[in-house]
Amino acid sequence: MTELSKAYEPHSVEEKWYPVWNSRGYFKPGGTGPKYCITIPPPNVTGSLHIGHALCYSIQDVLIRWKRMQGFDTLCVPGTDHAGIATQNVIEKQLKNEGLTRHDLGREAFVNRTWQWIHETGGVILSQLQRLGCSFEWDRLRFTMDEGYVDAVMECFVEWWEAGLIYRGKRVINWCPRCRTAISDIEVSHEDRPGKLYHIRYPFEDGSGIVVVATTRPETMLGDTAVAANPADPRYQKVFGKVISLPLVGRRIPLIADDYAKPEFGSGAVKVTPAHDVNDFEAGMRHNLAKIVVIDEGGSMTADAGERYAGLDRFEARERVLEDLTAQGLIEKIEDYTVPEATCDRCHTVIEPLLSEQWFVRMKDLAQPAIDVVKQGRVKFVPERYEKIYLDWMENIRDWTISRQLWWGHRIPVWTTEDGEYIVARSESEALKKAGGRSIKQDEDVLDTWFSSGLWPQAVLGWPKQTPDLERYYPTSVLTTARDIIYLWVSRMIMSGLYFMKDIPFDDVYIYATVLDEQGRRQSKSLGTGVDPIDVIRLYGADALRFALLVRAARGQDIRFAAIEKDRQLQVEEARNFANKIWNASRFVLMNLGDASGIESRWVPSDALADRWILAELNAAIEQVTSALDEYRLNDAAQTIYHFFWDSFCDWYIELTKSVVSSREVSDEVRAALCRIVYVLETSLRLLHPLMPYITEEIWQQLPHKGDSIMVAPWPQSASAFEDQTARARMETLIALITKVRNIRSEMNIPVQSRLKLWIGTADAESKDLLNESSDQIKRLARVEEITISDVLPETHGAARDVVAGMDIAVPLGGLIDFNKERERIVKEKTKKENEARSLAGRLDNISFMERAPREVVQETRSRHEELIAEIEKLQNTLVSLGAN
RNA sequence: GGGCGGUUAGCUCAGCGGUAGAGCAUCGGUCUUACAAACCGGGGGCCACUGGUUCGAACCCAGUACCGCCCACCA
Repeated sequence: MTELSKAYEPHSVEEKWYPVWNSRGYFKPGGTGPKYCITIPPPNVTGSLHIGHALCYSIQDVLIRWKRMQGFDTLCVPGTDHAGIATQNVIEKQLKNEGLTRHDLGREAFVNRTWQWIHETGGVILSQLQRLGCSFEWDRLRFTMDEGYVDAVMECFVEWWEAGLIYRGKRVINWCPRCRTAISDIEVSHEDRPGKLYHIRYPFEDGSGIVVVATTRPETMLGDTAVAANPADPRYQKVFGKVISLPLVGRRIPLIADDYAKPEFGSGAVKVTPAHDVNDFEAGMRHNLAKIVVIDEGGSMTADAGERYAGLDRFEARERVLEDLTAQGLIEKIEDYTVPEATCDRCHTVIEPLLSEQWFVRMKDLAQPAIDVVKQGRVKFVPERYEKIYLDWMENIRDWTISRQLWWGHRIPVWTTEDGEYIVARSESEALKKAGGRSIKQDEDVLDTWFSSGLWPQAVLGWPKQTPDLERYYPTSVLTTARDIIYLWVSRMIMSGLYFMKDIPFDDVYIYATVLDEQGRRQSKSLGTGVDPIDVIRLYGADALRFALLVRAARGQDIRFAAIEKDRQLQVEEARNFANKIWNASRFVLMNLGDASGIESRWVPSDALADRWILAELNAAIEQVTSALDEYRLNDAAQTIYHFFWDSFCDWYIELTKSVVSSREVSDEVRAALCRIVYVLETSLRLLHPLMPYITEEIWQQLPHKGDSIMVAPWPQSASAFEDQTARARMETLIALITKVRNIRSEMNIPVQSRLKLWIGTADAESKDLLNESSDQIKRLARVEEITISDVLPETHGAARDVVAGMDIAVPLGGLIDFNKERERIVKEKTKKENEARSLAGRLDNISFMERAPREVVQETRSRHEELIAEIEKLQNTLVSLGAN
């Protein structure tokens, strides 16, 4: 007798198996089949696992485990991202607590300290992934700033520079005054906030009148170098070219004509601040206007803003400007207005558009091939709708600001010579060589994090070196990622992959579900709405967490995963209960195996209905789970196996075979039954393993089988030979019959302990055959002591009667019968059938239906209707005889 | 301003042209020797709204409302 605890205890199991799997090298490539490779989206090295990660990496582990079992040569490369701004923020925060800034340390010490911190605590998220059960190849672990990765980044920069794809430019970019760095367009969030629209009077220098301009940002007027109106605007025809005296500043600025001013907005005149607005910058270029920077990199007013404002924070300056304008009577009016506001994705500080010199990547030529491969279907998005989102963005792509004014990251490999020439090189020594004796100085800035992560698939496989891994595993098979980084990351990998590898980086892009909180908002740590997956694992186990998430992971449909204690438990409890069910069903099988020899996991042929049926059900489950995984319908896979295991296997098959399987004496028949039940259980475990790796391994190890680990056991195969429509139909009848008897017992308040007699009337040979074959099972599952079968049900007195699957049934109750209750039950039953019959009759009376509906549908409707009519008649007769009593 | 999702039982969600489904919750009954984290049975839904297509619509089409995302330089 194998001793197993009554309930599944996940923790000891999880702790036991993960190290075993790892040390036996199961995570390494090795299958003899075709390759299947995933390079996981690298989480931030500073990060810890949140619920979205848990889903993302569970999905990838399911795929890799499944393909591994299918015999593919699988490789899943893990890694982390240096996450420039995020990591620098973490270290700066630490410094702040010590009363220091990074400038107190200096660049080198700051970078060293960051490295040290990463070495000490950077692996947190990796160990959390291991706890989740992820079967990743840890010996190939990569970091976006490790030695080889630096080579990849440098190679990319140099090659793109040499191809003319990288350039230096001065233009208005998005500047975050808190992070004190430039950021790219897609790192900016747009949000509409309630604000004001200020209408300001700008007087002409000659005193001949005023022009009213409207702005949401009055402080920028200090940097105005023109006012523009539409050339077609009749109101301004006579005043174009006149000079305005800029209030508060006194600068003489022209009134220019430019299409950019829309006549229908406000007065039709717009102030032009070329250094602090993208559109104004372009207008400034067209009209050759001065660009006066009045807000600095920290968000404070510069000296050029004038003595009265210099040094003020931009929002304080706004107040003072308004006060001063009001004092001078220059405010025409102030309206409530919805202001579109841009904020930094990282810290939510309001972005300052700022004239600044930065490095850019020219995107058009890189984008075209990346558009083509998606249009041609070589890279497929799942769900498909994301293809359009990707293409729309790619077709309107703008140049990419890649320089960041940070210290943590890949330093830009550009050196400037004393005479001002740019030298771009893969290393300092190469740069010195190229400089030919001139002194050189490296650019202070670092590259956007996404510049390096955009090289991920090829770089982790060894590029720029031509390694065997790169040769073997590029392109990878699938990228599983969140939809909010399609632009930031996915697009860049496709572009760089095509550029450097001349091939796509992955076949499929699976955009997985966003995990929302109970109010439908995205779960995020900063909002405090996150569920900590490690807490969930502690409470319920890794398998339960995985299953709870995966069973909800319809293709890209958002998942509402409540964060509040009570509801959260409900959602994971469902999965935990399932794990427990698996545990106990296995316990039942193992207890009955005992010491019996000659038992193996093997299908011993059998004619018995239950056996034929479960084999057919199992076969269907294999087919459905496999095709669901193939199409990234992980929820369908989870659901299918859940129902097969719980409903078909536990509730019916185990119950139907229990008497044989748990028989004391081990005959050949019992041995064969044990082999079959072990086979079904063991095959189910293999189907379940990718979803719930730990519990399936623990049980698998205790079953008779061949092999070392379920991880490397073969994936179950379906076979048409196991399909059995007859068995499925017969079983359906049997289930309906047993359920009906149980229903009568329950509705008539008959105690479970009391054994019933059951009379069945049917003239149908097929039904009789089924009843004879299954009588023992009916007796046990319906708790009946005696079954009497006849062609016609005799006149019964004091019996509960019903009809099911064409059979009349009666449960004699003797003096126990409550006639009112029985009448009630029959009427309820009859009404249900009458309603259905009425709707079918309506259809059959409809000439159009009869003429136009397909023949099979008409036939089906007719026979179902006839069946119902017969049943209703029988119920009616029962009622009449009841009435007589 | 464009675009994309969603709206089905109290809750979380499947179903996407031929009799409304699951899990949880709820109600009734069970400590029936694998499992009370379980077993057995029941109740509960004008499938957001309005039109249209169809013999037939939760499902297809058009529009409306609400919720949520994404994109966009209108001061």
